[in-house]
Amino acid sequence: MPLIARIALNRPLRRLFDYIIPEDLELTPGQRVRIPFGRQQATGLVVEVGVEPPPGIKLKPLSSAIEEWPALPQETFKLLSWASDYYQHPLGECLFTALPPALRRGRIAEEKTEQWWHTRDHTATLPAKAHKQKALFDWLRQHPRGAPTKDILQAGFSRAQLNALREKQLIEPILPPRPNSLEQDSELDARRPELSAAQALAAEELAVPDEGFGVSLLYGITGSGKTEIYLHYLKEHLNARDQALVLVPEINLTPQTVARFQHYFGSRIVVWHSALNDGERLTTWLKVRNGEPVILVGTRSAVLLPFTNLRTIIVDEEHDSSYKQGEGFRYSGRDLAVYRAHQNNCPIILGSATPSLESVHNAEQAKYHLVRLEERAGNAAPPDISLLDIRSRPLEGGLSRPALTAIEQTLTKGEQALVFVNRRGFAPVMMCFDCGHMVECPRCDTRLTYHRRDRAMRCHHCDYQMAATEHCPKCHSDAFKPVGQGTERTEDILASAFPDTPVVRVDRDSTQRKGSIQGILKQVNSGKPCVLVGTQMLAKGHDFPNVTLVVVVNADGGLFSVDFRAPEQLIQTLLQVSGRAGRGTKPGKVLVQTCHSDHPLLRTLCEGRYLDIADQLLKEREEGQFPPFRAMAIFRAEADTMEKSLQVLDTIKPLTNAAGIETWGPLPAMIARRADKHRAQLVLNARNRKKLNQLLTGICQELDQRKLPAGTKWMIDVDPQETG
DNA sequence: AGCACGCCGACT
DNA sequence: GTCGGCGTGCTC
Repeated sequence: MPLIARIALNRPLRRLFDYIIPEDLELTPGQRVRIPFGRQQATGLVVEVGVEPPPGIKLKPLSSAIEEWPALPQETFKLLSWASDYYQHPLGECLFTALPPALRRGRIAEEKTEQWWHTRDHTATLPAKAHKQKALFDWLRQHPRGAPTKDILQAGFSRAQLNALREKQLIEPILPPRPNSLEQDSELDARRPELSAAQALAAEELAVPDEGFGVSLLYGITGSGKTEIYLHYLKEHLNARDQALVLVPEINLTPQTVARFQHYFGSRIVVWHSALNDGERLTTWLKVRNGEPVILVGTRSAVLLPFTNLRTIIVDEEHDSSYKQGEGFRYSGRDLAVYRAHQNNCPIILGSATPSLESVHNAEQAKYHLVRLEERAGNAAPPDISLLDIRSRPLEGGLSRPALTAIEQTLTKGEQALVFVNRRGFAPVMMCFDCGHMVECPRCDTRLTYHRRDRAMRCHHCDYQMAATEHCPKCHSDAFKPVGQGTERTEDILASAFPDTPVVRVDRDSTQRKGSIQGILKQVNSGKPCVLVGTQMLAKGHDFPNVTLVVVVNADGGLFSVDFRAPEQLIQTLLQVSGRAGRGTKPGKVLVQTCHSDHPLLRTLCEGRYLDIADQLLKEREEGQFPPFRAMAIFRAEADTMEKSLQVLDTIKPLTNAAGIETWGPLPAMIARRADKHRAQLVLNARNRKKLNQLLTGICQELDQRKLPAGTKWMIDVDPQETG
């Protein structure tokens, strides 16, 4: 009786495939194998060994094991299996997201070792006319441990010179020196961040590795110095052999952040983010898989890396919505991090100045240990926030007279101002004042944003763009004008209002060029008076010591949204952007322009502390029966017509009929058509998470068996971030 | 997801 | 008369 292996493939299939294991092979779960699949060869991952063969199917033997060891170690494998069930995403696709692209495609898990070179004969002399070769030879002589090709080329030498010296046997290729990871660098070891009394007190309260699993919610107001605490914590509690994971939002993973970690931990720091190429991904993945004692600083997907000796996890800005993947395998990096800490019986720190309501709730339920740090580092005072009612006030580029005056006063004092506009481009819409026509995207239910700099009108929801026109495309009137505020327009107004002061715009458009943000930060950090104009990008994590004024152009966007998370997100953004003011020795002031200065949410923003606001919002969530008091999942459908999308969800709806589960919809999505797909959704709201999960599993099974109309697609989003 | 099989329009 | 469009069905 041959042994059978159950194999997962990197395909959107909610099923596994069984294969006969050749006699001389021994397999364990998590191992990569090569299998015949249909009439192609595929890469698979072993899920189970020794299963009952399914009746009535002729099994094929699998071709080979790619490695003898499991690419996914047990713990990572279990994490992903759990996530596959929790998020209702096909196991194969979940497992494969934890492999670097090279290994997904079935390549051998070998690192291409770098070629190093060193001199053979130190005393050799070269012909006098071979200047360049002599220079390289001398250069290499100064590197007694040798140097990699990459560095040699970077130093300005050529491959030809390298080859010439090799021909003459003056230099030779060597293996790269093995980094001794346990090597103690006493200088590094002596570097410890200095903590203020308040920081030290907070640090003392954090759960430590010896106590096993424990979640600490580090509530540290903006500018309180949470990063110092992380660094201090790792210094104190991480042993030389341990691995640690530090999750950060993509936008916070700047060279400065990394340099800060490297200052204290040197080469133990490795990074993981979307800009890595396949080679870098493989190298880092292998380091982690080999159990090297790395401290990995990375974005969302870093939580899926194959750590074998993970002893500490930190999630910075844990409230950040970018921790939730918005498509495909829709996992939450933060939530998986908590699961992983539990699995590893190790501590996890969730840090934020504006923790998510979920985490605040967990702290109130005593599931998390709340650690407060309500004092800014240094002598900085918390910013003073006030509302500026702009009803019936004339605006210039969205800015009211008092706001402009405040900016002017700030600049005169030799300080910097930051203006927050939540939209890039010049204006969110172009409108004809004769016929009322507004330019829409032909593929989406959205308006085109006017980008004056590029003389273009663009859709921010698909890749559509067209040349900007001077006349209305419909009636050819020249009363065709931009309406509303974007960063470009505010930048222009500020530039003409303050002609002697640099105005710097920071948004996705102005920072596209690699490294351009570094230049901007350099200018700001010079401390000279300037005005920063920008989107969300400016709100996150930056430290601008000389910014003393923050102006929020319009806070009203999130006040009346249908999304139940909108109030939470509005408060978080406003507090985060406010936190950029007054981080140095001078106090900061925040002006929030609004047409609803009597709105209770905005009032509490000025008076209350975040935790009080969070409590208030949690009460509203409880009354409205929303998460975290309920478990939520959304079925999303898309098709070439809205009818089909709704029809798909209509067939699903009866299946959701169960005790303790409420269903809303199906309804068209907030942006009903996006890139020519018509989208609809069906919201499930459950008292009991486990019951919801079981119900979803059943529905998926049922749907896999049914034939759905052509051109339709459905998907599940568990713990959705966007309910629009 | 791939990839093949399968029935209807514009070409050597 | 063929090449090829993408509709639907299967992969242990």
